Amino acid sequence: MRAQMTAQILDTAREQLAEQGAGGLSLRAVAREVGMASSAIYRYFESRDALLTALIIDAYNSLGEAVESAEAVPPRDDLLGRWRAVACGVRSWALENPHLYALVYGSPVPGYAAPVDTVGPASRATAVMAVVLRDVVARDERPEMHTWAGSGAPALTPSVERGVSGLQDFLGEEVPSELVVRALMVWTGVFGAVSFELFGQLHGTVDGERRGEVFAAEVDRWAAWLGVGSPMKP
Amino acid sequence: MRAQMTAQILDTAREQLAEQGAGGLSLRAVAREVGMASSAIYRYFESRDALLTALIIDAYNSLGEAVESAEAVPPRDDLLGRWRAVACGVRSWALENPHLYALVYGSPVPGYAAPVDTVGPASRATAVMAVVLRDVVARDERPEMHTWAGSGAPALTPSVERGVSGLQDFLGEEVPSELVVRALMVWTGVFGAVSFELFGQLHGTVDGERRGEVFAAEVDRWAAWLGVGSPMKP
DNA sequence: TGTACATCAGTGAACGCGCGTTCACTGATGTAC
DNA sequence: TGTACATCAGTGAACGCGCGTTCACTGATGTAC
Repeated sequence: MRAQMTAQILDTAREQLAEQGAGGLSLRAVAREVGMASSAIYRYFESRDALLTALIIDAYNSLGEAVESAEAVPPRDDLLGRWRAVACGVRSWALENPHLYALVYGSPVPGYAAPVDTVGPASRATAVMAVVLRDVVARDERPEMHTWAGSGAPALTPSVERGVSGLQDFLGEEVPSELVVRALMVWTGVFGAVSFELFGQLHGTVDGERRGEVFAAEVDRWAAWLGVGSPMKP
Repeated sequence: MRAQMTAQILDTAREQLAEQGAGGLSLRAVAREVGMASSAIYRYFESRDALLTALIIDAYNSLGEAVESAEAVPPRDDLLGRWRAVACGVRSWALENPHLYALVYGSPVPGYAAPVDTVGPASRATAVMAVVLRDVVARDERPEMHTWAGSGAPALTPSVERGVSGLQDFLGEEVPSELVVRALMVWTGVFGAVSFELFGQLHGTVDGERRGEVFAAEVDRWAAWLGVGSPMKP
């Protein structure tokens, strides 16, 4: 079966990735591991870059799936629970698949430009976050409490609002722009925290044994700041 | 002069890095560019890894210097200005030196373990942030307003407090632990935002032309959340 | 049922390439007497 | 002032290696008649 062979090649390539990083991914090594001639790989993938693209799409889908299924567990009206599931889902997946995480969220592979096929899968995890956020806005019983203007920071200028219009469209127009910016900050914060942990930047700063707990405390603070589970503090 | 030759090798290696990424850094290519035999590099660096280490230390120092001098510009009592200088200093340096940024904050180079010499320079930028934060705490005229307990999130458990004790020591014991955690979140948030921008994760989300403004809006929100420039909102 | 042909997964040799590192060496410079 | 020697930056050939990709090929399988 053709699909099965393709899957085996991808699996082997993933193992390779774990050992060598994205730059060190080698068709010949994969072929060796699979037990074929190196030229046979070309029956399944047009080139090394095509294999890399398949791995990237795979990684995004794997993360997306993990986050989707984690978010599906808590009851629909437990918004805080759902948010925690999303954020911790990202981190757990990253810890389980550090090489895949590095592949898609680490430094870009030099000389490789991601083709268009990757953008769909790339936004899968973000889409889950978006759904939770829309529910936060929709189920907010006291919207009059939320002017979303008083962050203690100057209000957003029209230019900044236009700057995040891509994300605004993605989240839905019912989400106030102040919340759009906060969502952006929180989302980049989650990945920043995971990257720091995975890429060794927390050494000497956060105890290795307690990183899960510290991350959970961060997640709760992001939640409060977004008004997830309780009205947002202006 | 020996030092001058060493500097020229490092400069060339930096250019190489920009074109090929950390994995593609090649002693032979550097030697070719410098106009020497490849073996001559070994008069200056013990091995490829030693050259990489020198580049990493260099990168950290360059970032540290940039942030230090940016932070030195505003008057000492303009805490908001100083914080903005720090955060925007990180971003500006990263945009000017994307390859160096990727080298130190991107995916770890496979098979390379950073030696101890890198940890000092690595914390230079963080130290500037720490000084600003200490001043925020020290110059707070109404400390009674800041219980730092009410984040809208559950209070920190002793275990989490112990988890961040490394950072607590770095910041100073006068900084309340709630603020320590927030500082961690903001600091990882800054690097998360810069990484997303530099590594192409903002595509379709934040308009390329307005990323500076959007980042500045984020910086002001982090400031408010840390209580920089105005008392923290509980 | 049997024959002719097309398909296509997989082979293995070859191409031309670049890599890190070692080693015996050259030749200029500076120092000691 | 002149000679002998040590130092050391830099050379160039060589080692053994792995890489992506191409190409003519083999041989099994399935299909058409």
